[in-house]
Amino acid sequence: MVPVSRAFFARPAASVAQDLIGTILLVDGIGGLIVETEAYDHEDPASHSYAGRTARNASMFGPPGHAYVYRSYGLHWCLNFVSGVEPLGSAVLIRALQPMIGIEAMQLRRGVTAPKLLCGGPGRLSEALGVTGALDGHPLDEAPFLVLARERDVPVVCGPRIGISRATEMPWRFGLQGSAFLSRRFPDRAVPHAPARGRRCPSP
DNA sequence: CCCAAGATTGGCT
DNA sequence: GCCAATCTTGGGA
Repeated sequence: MVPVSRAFFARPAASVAQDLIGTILLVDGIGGLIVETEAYDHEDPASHSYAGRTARNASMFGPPGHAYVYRSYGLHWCLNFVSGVEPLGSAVLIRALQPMIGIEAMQLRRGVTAPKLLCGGPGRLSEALGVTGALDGHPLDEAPFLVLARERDVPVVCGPRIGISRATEMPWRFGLQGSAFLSRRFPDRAVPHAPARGRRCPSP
């Protein structure tokens, strides 16, 4: 398997989010298959970058291919991959993994054993992989990160994003169709979606 | 300065 | 299904 290039992230966030489904994310050798992502960009009222650059979101305005890690509700860490092209301010939130490598370590960090509860949700995923604010701004092609490109296309669905109150109509949540490791099910309306060369997810 | 809201989660009714 | 935990940010007084 081949690591993804930095150029992979220098595209619109929704494209990156879609193409990340089925790739493998490891942090210090622990991780699994990315099964759920969400895209955010600078024109998006739900995005941290919408109001411009602040101390918290500075990484979103840095070069693509780096991590943006922020604290959610003062409690949980959430991992994003900085993406997009000028004028920047885009990122992809990694919402769920199918655990594959280092499951025992994840269980220890999480304090639970059920596989679906290890990495099903952005806060859980960060805890299981040991991601904290210390990794904010860190390059994704350098240790401890390893992002491995998928070798085959996978069936992807898209739908509305979760946990936001603005721009809820934008279908910028992507998931591995049929995966048992999603943080939540997609609505039945969710559009089956061909990755890579397939059609784009409908824009608002 | 004060305060409400938030890209969440886990526990309890 | 409802709510608390916990703290940064942004908007209003």
